[in-house]
Amino acid sequence: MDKVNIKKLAAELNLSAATVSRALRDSHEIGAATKARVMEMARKMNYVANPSASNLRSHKSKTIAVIVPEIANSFFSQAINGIEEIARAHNYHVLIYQTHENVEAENAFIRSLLSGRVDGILISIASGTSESRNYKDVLPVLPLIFFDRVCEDIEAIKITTNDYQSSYTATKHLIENGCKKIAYLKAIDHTPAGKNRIAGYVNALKDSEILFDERLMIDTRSEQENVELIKNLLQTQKPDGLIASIEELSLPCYYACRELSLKIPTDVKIISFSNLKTAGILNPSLTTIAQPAFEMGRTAAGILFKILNRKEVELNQTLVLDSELVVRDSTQNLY
Amino acid sequence: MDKVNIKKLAAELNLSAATVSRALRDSHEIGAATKARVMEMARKMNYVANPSASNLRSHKSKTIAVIVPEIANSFFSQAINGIEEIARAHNYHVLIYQTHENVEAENAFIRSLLSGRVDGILISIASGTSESRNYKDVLPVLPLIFFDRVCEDIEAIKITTNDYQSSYTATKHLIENGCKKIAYLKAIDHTPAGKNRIAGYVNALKDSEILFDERLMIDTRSEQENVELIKNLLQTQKPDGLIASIEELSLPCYYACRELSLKIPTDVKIISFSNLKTAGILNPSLTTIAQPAFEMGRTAAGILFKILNRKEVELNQTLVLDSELVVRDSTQNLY
DNA sequence: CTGTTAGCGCCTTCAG
DNA sequence: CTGAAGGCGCTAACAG
Repeated sequence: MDKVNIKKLAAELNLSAATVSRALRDSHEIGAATKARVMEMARKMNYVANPSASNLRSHKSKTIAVIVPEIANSFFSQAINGIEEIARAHNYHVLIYQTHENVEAENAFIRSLLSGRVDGILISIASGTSESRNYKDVLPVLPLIFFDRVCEDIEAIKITTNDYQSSYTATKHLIENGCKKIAYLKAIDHTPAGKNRIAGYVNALKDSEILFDERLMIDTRSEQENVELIKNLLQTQKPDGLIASIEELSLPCYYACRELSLKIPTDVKIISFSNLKTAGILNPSLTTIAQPAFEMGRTAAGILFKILNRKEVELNQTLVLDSELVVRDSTQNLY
Repeated sequence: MDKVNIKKLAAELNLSAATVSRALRDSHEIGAATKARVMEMARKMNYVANPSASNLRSHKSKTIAVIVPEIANSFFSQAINGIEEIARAHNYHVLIYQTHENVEAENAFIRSLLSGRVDGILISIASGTSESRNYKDVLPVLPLIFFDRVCEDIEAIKITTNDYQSSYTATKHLIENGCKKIAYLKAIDHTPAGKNRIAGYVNALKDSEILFDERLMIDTRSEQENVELIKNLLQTQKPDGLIASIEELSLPCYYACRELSLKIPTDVKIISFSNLKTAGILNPSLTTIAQPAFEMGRTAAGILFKILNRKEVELNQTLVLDSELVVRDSTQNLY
C-alpha cells in the first residue's frame, strides 16, 4: 500500500535516490527544474519521508522534549503552549513528559532521551531534585534549558520569573490603594522563589516608610487550618491588605473574610500570586500576580532553537521574566 | 564519548550483537545467565538503544501523537495529563500538536504522522473541520481515536461527554433547590454538544412538569454584550436560576447580577458548564458541571493501547462519559 | 548538477 | 542457545 519510499520515487522519476533526497531537502546543488519535478511527484505519490531512517543517518531528530512536573497545572500547560508554538515555527516535534514531582521518573526520562530521540530538552525540575549530577551528564551531549523550576547549582541556561519584583509590585499596589497594614501569608519559603517574594514585600514596605511588623507575616499549612490562621490574623492584627504568596492561599482568604463578614475590598484588599491569568476572571474579586508562563515557554524554546541553529548563545545565563499584575476589584473599590 | 552501541556492548561481553540484542529484548531463546550479564553490562556502560535504528527495523515507534486545538485550554491539558499517564505505564512517548482550530495545520500534522513517526493518534478535532476524508485516509494505516471533539460522519472510535445528561442534571439540581423559572444561556448551539445541552434542559423541565418558556432561553454573543443581554433577561423575565451552557458565560452572569444588586444564590442560583473542575474553587460562588477531561484522556489512551497490543476492540464505537456536578454556594444557600 | 557506494544501529532470518 | 549475514530508508562522501 502506502510504502512509498525514496527509491520508488526515484524509479518513477528516472533519477537516483540520492538526487531525489537532495531535491527534497532543497539542496543548492540541484537544478530548479529537477526540484520542481521531484516535489510534484512526491506530492502526487503522497510521499512522506521516514523519520527514523533519516534520523539514523543524519543524527537529527527534529524533536525536542519538555519535562514538567504536571501538565494540567495551568502554569505548565501555558508554558507548553508557548513551546509548541515556537517548535512548530521551526518544524519541530514536541515530546511531553510529566514527572509528578518524582525524581526517579525524571532521571529515567532524561536517561532515555540521551539516545538521540531528541535534539534538546526543556525542563522544569521536580521539587525534590537536588542532585545536579544527572543534569551535568546531559549538558555535554544535548542542549538542556531550565525554566521556572531551575537547578541552582549548575552552570546552564535558566529562565525564571522575577519573584522579588512581583511581590514588590503587589505590595506597592496595595499601598497605593490605601492599605496601611498589609499582611503577608508565607508559603514555599524554603525555595528561592518563596524567599524572593518575602524580600519584595519587606522592601516595598521599607521604601514606602511603613514599618515591617513580623506579626503580619504568618506561616501557612493545610487549607483547613489556613482559614483559621487567617481569621485569627484578621481579628488580632486587623490588617487592611492581604498578600497570598501562592494561588492556593487565595480561597482561604476569601473564606476567612466571609466568616468574619469582612467585605472585599472595602474592609480588606487581597492580592494573590497565581499561575492562572484567568484566576481573576473566574473569581472576580481576586487580583492576581500572574506568572508569565506562555512567554516563558516561548523564551525557553527560542533559546533552544538558537542553539540548535548554531547561533551564538551564552551558555551560562539566567533570564528573568516579569509577572503581570492583573487588577480586579479585590484591591480597588469600583463604586 | 557516549556512543555506546550494541556492537561495543557485544565486544565488551565477547558476544555477538545479535545475542545482545535478543538478551535486551528479553527473548526466550537466551539463557538467564547471559541475560543477566548483558543487562548488567548495559547498565554499567550506560547503554541506551537508539530508537531510530530500532524503529527503522521493527516498525514500532513506541510513540503516540495527541492533536488538540489548544494545549493551554484546561480541558485539553487535563486530557493530555490522562493520556500521558497511560502512555507512561506502557513505556510510550507522547507527541503533542496544537491546531489552534486551524484545519490546514491539522491536516499537515496528520499527514506528517503517516510516516511511521507514531504508532497511533488521539485527536480532538478543530472546530472548522468537516472533511472526514483526511481521517478516513488514516484509519487503514494507523489507529486513530477521537475524543471530545469527534468527527461525526466516520466510522471510528469516539469518546465524548454526556452533554445531554449533564444539562439534565444541572437543571434538575436547580429545580431541587427551589428554582421555578430557570433561564438557559445558549452557546455553540450549532454543535452536537450544544444541541444536546439544550435538549437536556428542556427535558428536565418537562419531567418536572415545568412549562418550557422560550423567552427564558436566550442567545449569547460577546462578553460585553452578554452582560447586557443577561441583565435584560433578569429584569424582564425575573428567573430564579441561570444555566451558563459554556464556561465563558459564567462571568457575565456574575456581573449582571452584581449590577442589578441581585444576590447569588439567594435571588438567583447559577450553574455553569466548565472545563475546569477547580472553577468553583477559584470562584466560590460558582457551581459547575465539570467535564471529565482527565478520564477522557485515560479512556482514549487505554483503548489505543488495547489496539496496539492486539486486543479485541470494537472499531466503531462511541463511548460517552458523564460530567460531574461540583456544587458550590451558587445554588445552595449556606446560611 | 547527478549517480554510485557505503553505511547509520538495530533486528530478524537462517544456520549451526 | 548463539553467531553470521543482510537490509529497514535515508543521506554523506566521493566520483564523475
